[in-house]
Amino acid sequence: MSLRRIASALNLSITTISRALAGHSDVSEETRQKIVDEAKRIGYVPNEMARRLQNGRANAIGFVVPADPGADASSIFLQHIRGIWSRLERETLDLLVMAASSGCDELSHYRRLVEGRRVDGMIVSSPRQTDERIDYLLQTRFPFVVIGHDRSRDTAVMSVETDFSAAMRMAVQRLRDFGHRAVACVESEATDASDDRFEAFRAACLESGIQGVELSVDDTIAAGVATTANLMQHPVAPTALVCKSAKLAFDVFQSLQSRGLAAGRDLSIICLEDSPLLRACEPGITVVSQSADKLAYQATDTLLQMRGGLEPKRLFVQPELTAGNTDGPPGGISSRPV
Amino acid sequence: MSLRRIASALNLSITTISRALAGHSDVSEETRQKIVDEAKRIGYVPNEMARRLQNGRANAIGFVVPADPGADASSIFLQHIRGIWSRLERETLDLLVMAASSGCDELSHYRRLVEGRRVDGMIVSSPRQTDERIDYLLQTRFPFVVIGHDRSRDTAVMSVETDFSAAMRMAVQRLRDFGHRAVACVESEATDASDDRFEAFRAACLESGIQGVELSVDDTIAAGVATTANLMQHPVAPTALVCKSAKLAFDVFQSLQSRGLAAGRDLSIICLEDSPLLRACEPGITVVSQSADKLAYQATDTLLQMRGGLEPKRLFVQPELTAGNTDGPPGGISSRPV
DNA sequence: TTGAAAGCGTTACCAC
DNA sequence: GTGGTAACGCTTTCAA
Repeated sequence: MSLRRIASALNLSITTISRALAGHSDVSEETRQKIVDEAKRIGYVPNEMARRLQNGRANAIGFVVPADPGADASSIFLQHIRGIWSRLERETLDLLVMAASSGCDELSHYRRLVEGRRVDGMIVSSPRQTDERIDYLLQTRFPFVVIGHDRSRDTAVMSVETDFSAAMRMAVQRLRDFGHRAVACVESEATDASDDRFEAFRAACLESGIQGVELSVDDTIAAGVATTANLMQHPVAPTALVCKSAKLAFDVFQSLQSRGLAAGRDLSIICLEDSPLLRACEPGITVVSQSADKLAYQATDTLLQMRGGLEPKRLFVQPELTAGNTDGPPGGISSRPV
Repeated sequence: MSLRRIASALNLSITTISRALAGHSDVSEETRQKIVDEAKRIGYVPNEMARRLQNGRANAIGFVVPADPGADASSIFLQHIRGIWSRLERETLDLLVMAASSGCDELSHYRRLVEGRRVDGMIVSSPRQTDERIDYLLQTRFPFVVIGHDRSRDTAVMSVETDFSAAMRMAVQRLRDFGHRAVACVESEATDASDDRFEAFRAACLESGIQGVELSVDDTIAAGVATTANLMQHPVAPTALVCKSAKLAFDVFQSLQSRGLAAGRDLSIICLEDSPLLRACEPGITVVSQSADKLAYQATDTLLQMRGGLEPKRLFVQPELTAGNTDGPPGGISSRPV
């Protein structure tokens, strides 16, 4: 209804209007100008649906946020959305978002997007050990990029992830430079049951000449309290703590406060995962990580490049330091009264 | 390419296939069954773009999340997205999400969605006093629903909001029932510069026979510290605090902890805004509010009803109590050592 | 440099 | 009950 309108107003063919507006070279400068003017005058905006039907692309990519409530204290997915969008907006592509609980219906949501050709590609966040979503996408040969890493399929999937070993090295070195000699690293048992969970930590300690203490806590109950208690009675008496997850760092931070201890003074804390949760804290928690939105931006950029055929590979993004006030020269948590 | 495929496989017309699959009554049961079977066999999924072009609807609604970083410690927008989606999924409608900073380009993003007919309606969150987005949508007569309230246009826009007065009453009554006699209410100066900011609080206090203390703090600097200090030296010595925003409640909570005081024991805290931030706290903060996802669900439902022509009005949702551990019998913050 | 026509996959309006 | 035909608004191929 709209190209036609310009066409009849100017006594030109629809074809010419289309080509002029698309910037093709085979339109005389004079008519092109007339067309552009008229289009602007009537406020022409092309009908996306017609365009999409015609060239068989959805001009959109999909993103699924987990719907499990409570799982999002870190609100990392909102940052993902921002990151994806910031790459998408220059291309005039749309971002379709769905929410799905990891249960039964999640896969059917993926099918709907993929098979209904509603999106041209997908961004998948927080992969799980055995991930039916990824299996499905691989099997249908649909373009997608994973944010974060999926151990089980090293080569087959395209992924964008923070260089975790580098982050660990940066954190441990920073603590060493502050004067710490013994550093603990904590992670929740549930998150990641692999064998080499502390591998990067060990390597970093070795490199920095630091004595490393490995802690594993159950995520379901008060993880922060458990960690703090563990540290206070630990024979090695670590003066600093590296947390793998934001929630864990936050919990420990709170647990310290409720004991009248202060992060940064009594115990240095560095977190390897970014989250608005940590920035809301007072004092701010030191983070060594790549921000979630940059990661998502990178993933989206990679997805767009995949149109030109790109071999799947793991893409490592270097972490950055966001200095807070929770790390500094060693204090000593176990020397304090409880 | 696909209806056609079924048609030629069964030696029927495309029309019949379409009607059979759409569930029209004018297809014989026998052929309908054959068609459905064949469709299932080849895994037929209709092409959404063709469908949308045909019936002139986008089958999608739009939502814009603010891109201003840091503004989202509460991650309320993710909950909005979940709420919107939970209403949308049964209808097989899509959710388009954009991120925009409240600056220059925000409006152009709205234009793109509306004028490119990419969405049939919009959900607008956190309206501002003078909101060009709302002006634009009103002026183009585009269907939209606002989550939260916009004072300046009481009648013209459809909005879904928590019944704030009711929430305030619930909070104050609850504190009175715990035995509190003097309660403070705090809000940040920036959020809402209207005259009747404490109106609901005053009414609730009057109703419950409580002495009310009104506090206003500057949001830009350590609001929690300021609030706590203010309370400790206040002549009335309130034993409980009602916070209008989640960030404020969180800040006060932290400020108490860092002084060795405990929310719930030394000072009762009730927050009137829900947020994952509050649930991450240990102990959990008591909230009287409607959850963000329910509000968004309601807004979406209303938006869908607007297709049937619905007069714009303010829709009030009743708040619910999420009991935490930050409120109880009066303790007394000012009687404690600093 | 321009235009006519076909086609993208679907639905709706008729006629049979 | 069923099938042809047009239409949704655009892009592309091929002729002129």
